[in-house]
Amino acid sequence: MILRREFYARPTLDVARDLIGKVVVHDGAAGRTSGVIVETEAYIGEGDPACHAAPGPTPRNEPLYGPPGYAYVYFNYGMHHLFNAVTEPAGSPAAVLIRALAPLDGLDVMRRRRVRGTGRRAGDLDEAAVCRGPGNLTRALAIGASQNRTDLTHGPLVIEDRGFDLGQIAWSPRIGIRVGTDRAWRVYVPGHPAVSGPPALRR
DNA sequence: CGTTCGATGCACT
DNA sequence: GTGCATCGAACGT
Repeated sequence: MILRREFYARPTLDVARDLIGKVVVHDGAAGRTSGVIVETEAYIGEGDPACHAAPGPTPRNEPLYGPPGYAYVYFNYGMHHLFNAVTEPAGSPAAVLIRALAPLDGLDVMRRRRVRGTGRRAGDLDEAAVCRGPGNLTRALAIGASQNRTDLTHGPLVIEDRGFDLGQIAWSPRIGIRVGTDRAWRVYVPGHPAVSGPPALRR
């Protein structure tokens, strides 16, 4: 069942928590690729120094100010696309960053995309590492700039509820930011092999 | 296990 | 020109 817009039109911390166990599905020319969400982070409002809305509205962050249930995809570090789901009613700039997935459909396709351009071989890549990390999962699912601003409530890129229950969750400070580290707005499945970050933050 | 560092493009000051 | 919501290789412990 595809998540409805009402799912996203809620407090961002609730959405970040409830997205754990949901499934990101991307149907493309190479077929279906998908994975179960095991790690997310919340970015909330102009008062959150780590949120892209912190400087106020700009051309890049405009999707954050729009209606919930849309994708916010941006390019970072000159080589990675990062995938967010916009949350809260229009006018409240906030989103949930998808940080890691447990692979479901299209594992071979995702493996090949992950090693393309590198000297590594697809067979050397552990299944749990295929969608571990926000830059890795967008490469595996072929999520890029053309998915920015797309509607997540109908294909080809959607998030579904398939009834998975991953058990206990844990909260920690967000990873990879230099400001706003005081907020424990990262959610993850403790001990899951597909969760990213240093070992201490995976338990 | 940990830290450091280069790759690489663009939004923003 | 500066600074990234990153990744993986290389190296030290």
